[in-house]
Amino acid sequence: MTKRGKWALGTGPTTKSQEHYGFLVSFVSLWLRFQSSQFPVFLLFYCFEMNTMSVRVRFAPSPTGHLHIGGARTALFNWLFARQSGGTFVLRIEDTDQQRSDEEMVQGILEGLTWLGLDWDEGPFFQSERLDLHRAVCQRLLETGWAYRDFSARNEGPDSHRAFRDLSSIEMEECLKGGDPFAIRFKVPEDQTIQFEDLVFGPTTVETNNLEDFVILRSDGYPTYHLSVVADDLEMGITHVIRGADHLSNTGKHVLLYQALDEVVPTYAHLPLILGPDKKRLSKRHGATSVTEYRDHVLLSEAVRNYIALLGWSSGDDSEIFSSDELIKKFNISRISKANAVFDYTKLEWMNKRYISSSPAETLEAGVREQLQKSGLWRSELEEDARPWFLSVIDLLKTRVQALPDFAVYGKAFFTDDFSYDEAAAAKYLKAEQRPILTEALTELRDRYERLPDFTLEKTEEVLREVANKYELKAGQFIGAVRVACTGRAQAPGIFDVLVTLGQTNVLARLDRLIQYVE
RNA sequence: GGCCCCAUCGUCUAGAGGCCUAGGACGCCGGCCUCUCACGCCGGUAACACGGGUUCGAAUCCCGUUGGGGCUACCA
Repeated sequence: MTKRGKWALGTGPTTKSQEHYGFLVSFVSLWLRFQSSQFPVFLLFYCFEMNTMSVRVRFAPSPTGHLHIGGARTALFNWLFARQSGGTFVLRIEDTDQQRSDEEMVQGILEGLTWLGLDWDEGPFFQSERLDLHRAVCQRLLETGWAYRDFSARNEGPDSHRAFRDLSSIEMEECLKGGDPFAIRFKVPEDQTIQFEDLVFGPTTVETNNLEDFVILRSDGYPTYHLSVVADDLEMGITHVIRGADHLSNTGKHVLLYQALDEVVPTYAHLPLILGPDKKRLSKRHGATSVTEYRDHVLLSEAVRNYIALLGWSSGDDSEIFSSDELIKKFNISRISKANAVFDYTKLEWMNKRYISSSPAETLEAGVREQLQKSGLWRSELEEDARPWFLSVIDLLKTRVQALPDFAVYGKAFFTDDFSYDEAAAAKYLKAEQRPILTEALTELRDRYERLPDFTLEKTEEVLREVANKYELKAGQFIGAVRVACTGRAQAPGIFDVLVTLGQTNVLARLDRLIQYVE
């Protein structure tokens, strides 16, 4: 039994068996705790409430594409809801569309979720392995008269199935003998108003007259989404269905199915859709939108998770940066927006940058290593003897880096001597008319640095400023030249940090190299 | 086409009839800090889609228009 249960949370019904079992367990455990002394009566109600609430949610992606931002957000919200209520998060792969499903995609989805830190408690279950259940549910519907066989060919016109809606059993037998393939349709009742409460969109009604008799089992024997989703959610005891708002219009059908099966309808919460900058539904043509891409390229999973949490949800107190635990604490379905949200990569980048600059070097280490390996800059000693040094370099670079690959670009000179001088930087700090005096100054600096017994922040700065003064060079200008010598670039961390981090020997060598270059 | 949903700065959003001269964040622009670049800090830019009601009073409630989105598949 979970201890995180939140009795105040909600309104969702559960199946009767769960309710009673859970109630019993926590009642008994509390009873033992209090040793039957004075068992407070209100706790009895507490137990009952708590278990009525035993939340079970699921994320049910179809493996017809990568885990994209929208799916990830849906998964996140489900996960958050489960974690904060001490409920269960189930993962179910909806792969009943044989043609469009792909095993590689399944792997991608699993990896994406794992990367984001969204661990599931049960599953992954595959819908394709649950066909017996779906067919059994369909059979129940057929037997109770809620469904019928449609023998019409697909191309016979939009209403051809209606001819089979009220076939007598004798007529039906005839058709069956004919051996024609048939689909099974749900018999939508006429003139009814379906009602359900959506945690985001509020009370919702659907007129059955606006609904077709939808197919629940295709002629190839495979269930459609409507059937399988209801059958599975039912069988898995799902209490809260949290999914994209693209399903809102179809929810009437699902409610109808639950009612026809004489089962309790779960609580729904439909999430506003995530759109591209053109306000169209987010898709591949909007660029990088797959979670795997983010992982492989550049972004920190914490940043991605934090950013997508803000798509359609806000804390209400102006805060935007949350750790995983804070999110779990603060997340609240009632604060989910109804309006669709445009995905803004710029803000994601900002958040990523923020996360990078505020993460401890140890957290960044693996990602940076990967980037260095990609760029051929990795040396194994960086995870052995030189590891403390490696971490200090990360700390130096992390506030000025936009994304992970930048460590290998801005930071190149920390990991190899083989770098060239940036043209613009050279043009700015190694002007031709200054070169003679620069050569002298650099040479003196080099010699004095060589004689420095302790190569520290303070000493290197003191010496550099003295030399700059002596040759009547502006400190900034001189520093610029030294920076080019040491990093090849005009932008780098503070020069004395760079010097000390590089170490005396390296600095001397690099000064020599520049002196030769300007001569 | 039919049905449904949504509508606050360019973007994400706060706002549940007077607290709104509409708040925060990203972006953008300026400034400070400073050896560069970042970080940080300070300041600025910019919105209640439109039109009618209801009300003493509306971003908030109602209606219409417009715009956007979704569904309408033997896709999910």
